[in-house]
Formats: sequence, C-alpha cells, structure tokens
Amino acid sequence: MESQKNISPAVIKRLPRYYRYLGELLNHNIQKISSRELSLRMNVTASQIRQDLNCFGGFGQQGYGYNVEYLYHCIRRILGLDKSLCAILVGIGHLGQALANNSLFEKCGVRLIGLFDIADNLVGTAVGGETVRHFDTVGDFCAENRVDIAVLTVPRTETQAVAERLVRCGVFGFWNFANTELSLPDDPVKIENVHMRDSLMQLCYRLTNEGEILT
Amino acid sequence: MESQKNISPAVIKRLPRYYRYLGELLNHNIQKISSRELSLRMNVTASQIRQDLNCFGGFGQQGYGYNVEYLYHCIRRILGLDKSLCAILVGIGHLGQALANNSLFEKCGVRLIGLFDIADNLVGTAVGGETVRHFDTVGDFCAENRVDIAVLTVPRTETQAVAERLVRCGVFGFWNFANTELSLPDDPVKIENVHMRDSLMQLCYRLTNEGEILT
DNA sequence: TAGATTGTTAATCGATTAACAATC
DNA sequence: TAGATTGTTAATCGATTAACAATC
Repeated sequence: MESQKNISPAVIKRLPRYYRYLGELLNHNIQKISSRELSLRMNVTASQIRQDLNCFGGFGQQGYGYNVEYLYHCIRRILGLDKSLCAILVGIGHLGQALANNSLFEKCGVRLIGLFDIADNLVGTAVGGETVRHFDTVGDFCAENRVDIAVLTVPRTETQAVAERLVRCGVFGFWNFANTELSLPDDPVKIENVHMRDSLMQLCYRLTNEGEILT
Repeated sequence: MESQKNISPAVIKRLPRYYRYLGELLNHNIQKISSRELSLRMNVTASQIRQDLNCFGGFGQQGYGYNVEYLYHCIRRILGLDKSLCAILVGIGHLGQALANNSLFEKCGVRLIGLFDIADNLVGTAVGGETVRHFDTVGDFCAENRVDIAVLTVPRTETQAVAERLVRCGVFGFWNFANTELSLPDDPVKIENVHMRDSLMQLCYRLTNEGEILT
C-alpha cells in the first residue's frame, strides 16, 4: 500500500471517483460491495475496478467482495488525504473568495493556512475567516510555515511569475485556475490545472456537433 | 468541416488547447506555423497535431504549414464558439457569483442571460449586471428564451432535482460544478463536469506518492 | 463442500507515434 | 526544380475488457 511506482494517470484520475462512491455507500450503511455491484452503480466494468484497486494492493476477499469502510479508508490514505497538507491561496478575486469559502479543502484533508493578494483594499481584510496578507510577505510566510500547495487564482498574465516565485520559496504543489499552462521544473513540481474555459468549450462542442443539430 | 461523426473524446479534449495556443500566436502576429513548431511549443508530437486536425479537414498546405488566423477561426467554428449559445446560472452562492463575474462565458461566445436562486435575500439583487430571478420562474423563462446551457452551482443535494426540472424545460446542456454525477437521459443531454474536489485530490495523490517522500 | 468473487494473466481495443508518399 | 511539410497509412504502445485459476 506504500507509494507504488508507475501508476497510470488514468487510474489516478479514477481514484477520487471510487472514493466518492464508497463514501456514499458508507453513508447508506452498506458494509460490503462486490466489484460487480459497484460497477453497476458507477457505470464502469467490474474488471476495471478490480484492476485499478489491485495497483495498490489486494483489498478484497474472494467469494465476499470488498469491505466498504476498509476500502474507503485505504483509498483515503492512498490519495494522501490523511496527510493534512497545507495550502495557501494566491489571488483573492471573486474565484479566490469562492474557494476560500468552500468546504473543498476540508473534504480533501487540506488546511488552508494563508490568503495572499496585492490589492490594498483586500490586504488586511478577512475572507472566509482568514486575514488576507500582502503577497510581498509570502517568502517570510513560507519560511515560517510548511506550504505544500499554492492555489493560483491570480490573473492569467501574473500566474507564471507568481508560480516561479513560490517555487523559489519551496512550494511544489500548484492548483492552477488560470487559463494557461505553467512551465516549471518538472521534477519536484506537481501541477494540477482546472481549465474551466476548456471545459465550457468542450460542452459547446458537444452541443453543436453531437446529437440534435443546433441553430 | 460540418459536424463529423466519431470524433474521439481525446481529440475533443485537445481542441480548446489548440485554440488557446493559436490565439496566442495570433496575438504575437505570427502568421504561419508548422505542426513541428507548434508541437515544440505545446509539448505534444507533430504527428498528433496533424492527426487531430485532420479529423475535421485539411487545414494546412504541404511545404508551408498552417495559416494561424485561418486555423484559429476554423477551430472556433468547430468548437461552436460562434453559435452564441445561451446560458443560465442556477445557484448564486460564492462560486455562482464568481462565475457570473467572470469573462469565461464571453470568451466562449456564450451569452449568460439569466441568474436563478431561491434565497429571498438574493432574488431581485443584481450580480454581475444581471438581476437574480427566483428559480420557480425558470419554466416561464425557458419558454420565452432559448436556453442551451444551465450552469449548476447549487448544493450537491439539489443538483439532480434541479437538472431534471431543467430537462423538462428543454435545457439539454449542463455545466455541472457539484461534486456528484448527474443521471439524465443520455441522448439529447450533454453534461460537462467540473469536479474541483477530484482535481484537488489528484494533486494530493501526486504530492504524497510521486517524487519526494512527503511527511 | 459448493458458490461466489477476487486477483491476475491474456486478448482486445483504441489512441499515439512513426513513416512516407503526395503535393505545395 | 528542390525543399518543406502536410495528409494518411501502418506500427507501436497503452489502457480496457474478458477469462479463469486461486481461494475465501
């Protein structure tokens, strides 16, 4: 169950979804589930579920299935949600404020420990129970606090520079909401993009090109 | 160039990214680009670029490459960004407000024509230049206006019911921000999910399992 | 024990890359 | 014409599915 090598991105991408469904089963007090039952609920093949889970170890029992609570906690651990990672949020615009007020971090076991911006009318104010700090002070903050993740909700044009500065501060995890790709040293740095604009465009594509012809 | 059948999801997913890079080339007044040059910038293979583009037609010229402006506009058309699709936003919480104030829709050629919620303290107020309407009136609104897309930023527990009601109103495009899967008739309905929580979890996974061992 | 269901290997499918003939 | 680069076919690679022996 320790960090396995060579897990394919496709598998990693499915883990949160398994975790989500298992959480729901848990809420419904369902104690065991077979790959077949779960496959019907999730609309994937039972084969894929067994294959995916076996990347990380044998969590099931032949003839029985999987213990929901046990599997749920295993996936939680695999995802690293029990690590209490620490995050800062940079760029306290509309989207930044929405994220700061969201239960998202909590649900992922991530602690949001700092908010940063450069606007005078924001710095010093409280957003979601945290005081906004000036981004100029981010170096000191990172020296004094462990920062695993920086959430980037700054304007597109600033994103690259902000990220580079944070890398120099020792921050290696980036959750990027800007509509652009970051180019940062691949090795220690991990980037996860939320390209909302790309997502909306895909919806536009499918509405105009698939199914009913749209005017 | 008309709606092609059987375009793989992998290709569709890459289109917005091509569009993005071409837009940047256009901003830099670059008039032509070869698949090789573009592949270096985008960090993909030239083969893939040519293969992808050829799903929709021959946009290039042997010995020359691709005309940036022409290709940009072709992809724009393919994505349906010139269709002036109409969207409503349901759920005007923090995230809904952030989206309403975002240039995202504009950039996708989508017109945000209505905001809906049920909270008395929100209904009637103006958000991002639009007045928030009560969701009870959404039926009338859809009867009087073309609505292609509903952006769902309502609480997780409400999402399915809200979506079902909208389908009955003739809305078939859903941009879903709730951390749950919608189950709706597959045929006319197109759903695009933005699973931010899943995204953050993937980042947590990679930070804890790949590269440096994290405490 | 018999029935069920996993873990795992083998077969299939799809997507990516390489190669090259067509052609500007 | 010669050089460059596309469009497209063939080869490779990876991911998904099917099958089944192991085993609870």
